[in-house]
Amino acid sequence: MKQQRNNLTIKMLAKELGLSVSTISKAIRDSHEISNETKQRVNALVEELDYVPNPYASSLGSRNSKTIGVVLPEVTDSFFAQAINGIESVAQEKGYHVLIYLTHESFEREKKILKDFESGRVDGVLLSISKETTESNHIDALMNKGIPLVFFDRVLEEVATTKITTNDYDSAYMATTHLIKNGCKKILFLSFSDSLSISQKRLNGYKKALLENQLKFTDNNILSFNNDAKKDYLRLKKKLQSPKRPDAIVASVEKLALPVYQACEELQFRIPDNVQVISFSNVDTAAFLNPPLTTITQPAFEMGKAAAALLVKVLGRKNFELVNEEIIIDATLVFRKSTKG
Amino acid sequence: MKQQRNNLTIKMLAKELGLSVSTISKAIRDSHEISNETKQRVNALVEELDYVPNPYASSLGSRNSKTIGVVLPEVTDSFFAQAINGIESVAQEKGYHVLIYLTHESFEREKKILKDFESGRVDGVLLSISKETTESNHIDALMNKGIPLVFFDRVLEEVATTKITTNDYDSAYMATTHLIKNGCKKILFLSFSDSLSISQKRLNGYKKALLENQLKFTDNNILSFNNDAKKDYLRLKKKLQSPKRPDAIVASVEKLALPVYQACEELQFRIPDNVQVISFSNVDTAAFLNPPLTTITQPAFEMGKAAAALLVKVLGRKNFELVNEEIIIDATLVFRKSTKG
DNA sequence: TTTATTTACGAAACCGGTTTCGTAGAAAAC
DNA sequence: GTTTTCTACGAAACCGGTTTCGTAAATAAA
Repeated sequence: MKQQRNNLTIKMLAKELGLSVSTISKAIRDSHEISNETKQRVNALVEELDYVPNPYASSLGSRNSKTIGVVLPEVTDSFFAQAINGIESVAQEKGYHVLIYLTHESFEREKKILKDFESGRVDGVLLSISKETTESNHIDALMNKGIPLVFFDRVLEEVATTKITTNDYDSAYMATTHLIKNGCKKILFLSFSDSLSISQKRLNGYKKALLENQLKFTDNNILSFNNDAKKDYLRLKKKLQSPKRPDAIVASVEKLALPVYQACEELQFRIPDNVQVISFSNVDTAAFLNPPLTTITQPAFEMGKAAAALLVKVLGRKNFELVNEEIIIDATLVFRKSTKG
Repeated sequence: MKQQRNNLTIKMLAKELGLSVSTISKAIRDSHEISNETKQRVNALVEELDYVPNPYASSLGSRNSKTIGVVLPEVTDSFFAQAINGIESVAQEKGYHVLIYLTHESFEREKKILKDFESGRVDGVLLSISKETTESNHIDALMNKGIPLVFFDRVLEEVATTKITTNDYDSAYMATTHLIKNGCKKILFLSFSDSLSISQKRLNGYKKALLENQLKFTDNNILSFNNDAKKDYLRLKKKLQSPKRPDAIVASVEKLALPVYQACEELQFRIPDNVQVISFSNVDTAAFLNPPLTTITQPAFEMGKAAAALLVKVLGRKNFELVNEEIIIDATLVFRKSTKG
């Protein structure tokens, strides 16, 4: 049953109806050059024979694939999962197909994937860069081939294209301010990357809040989860046990909240009494954690949707260029029991 | 910069090297008909000119696309997200591309997607059916076109192909037995589908445990989350308030655990004192919920990986058929504080 | 030495559509 | 009534590879 040839082709339809191949092709795509009568005849046969055009032949001839490539660091993260959901919703609606690629935070993989895209496999791409990514040659090369690319969430600012982001700076600022108002003076910032703009912005928002409140910022205020997860965890634990231990923690990304809860449990620390905790997070269990986690929740679905909608729009128009701008969709700060107040 | 033509083609490489198009094509694919010397010359030029073959031309000519289609109900579910991860890991390793489609539990969408696959867009497919799916014509039609398909998790038993599943029956049985041993006598089963085999198996495992312990099963023991989420939630709440309210709950799918926690919170019920709770779930926050949730955790990554590996293997061999069998990878029962004992 | 293989490559058909261009006949404009 | 413009369609080139098949030269077998 495998490797069946003789699939129905446009040629066979043509013979069947006594029309030419080009007429069938145009009729199927509802070209204005074809009379309604003929279109109906063609469609009737298509329906009857259950004909599905070969997408690769179409793509080859028309030089577009109705496919978008989605490149992201990982998928087991609520933010990205929800973003995919948003992307898929517009893809499905607009008749696009979505190819998914995971970089697992590897710059090399990201390069390979984008390199492959230069082949014309996708009409456009949606990218959230890996945390190792600091330069844009691979992206520029792709865009120079005429393939539109829009960033979402994790962007590279120097690339001249549209970027869909959240108000990272402001939301981190607000979150930190909230902690300070709650009386916190030694707030630890958990970073997951030193280079990612998203990370820097969140850090800067955090710093601004400190500054505005006469709290000083030193290297001691920041803990980077860059390397081995276990080692990072131990460093966190040590930090929590040190004399100058923090009275609050801002986790700059979803996956850093869990180690905090874990460490507090092991150390018998109570949240929020001993440490208040706030995290960027899209997990839907946040409200039922022990204690419920105060989160900065990004509009993941909307961001994915916006990015995809924009890309599809560009792909639709003939000469519609992606402007170099940042579209910011605000995150929501949800106060729960892991912080006081 | 858009719509650039004049991409590097194999023809140009041929001219450059004074070789024929077919020689280049073969050299690139490392054909045995080409001498090492020539291969090196070709590869050198490919490298130098940064040539990437057009995948659609290749697919058209070779009738295979190195692409697998992954069809699943949703992505914002830890199980599916992890499964994608597993799938992607083998795809990346074996040089396959993965097209993702979400059915959102709609049979119609599932049919449309599989119908599209009949075009030859994908070499093979990985499917986890929607909860509305009860018949297999669309799947049979696809497989009759010679496109291999393997199920994972949510399968349709009557389709003769390989199915990767977990030990749904046994794990539900064990979980329920655990509750009974803890003294529970009125255990409520939260179902999310009446038709899905996965759901039925879990239900049957649950029933078996009841039977073995002289507990009777009536319609009252089961609550279906089939319709409107809010209405279902209210029914759950009502159930918890009724005179014969349950002393334990088995949630047959990840997303049903949250409503339970929510309801208990609103009703001021304490878990596990008033109700013990156990749920099929892959969420990584389970250990930090309030209280920590006892889970039946499926090997999602491994299942995705196994399904993809099998599919890719079939696609590699010339005449390797998918046998009609069920490959079961056991779930893990993780006891936490939401159940006693 | 002659014949049979093997090796390495090219020509051309092919994959299944799309696109360009040409044109007969009908309709519209002059 | 003649010229111009549409309308509706077909022929053929094309998209960029792959595959089949044929063959000259090199090598092995007889």
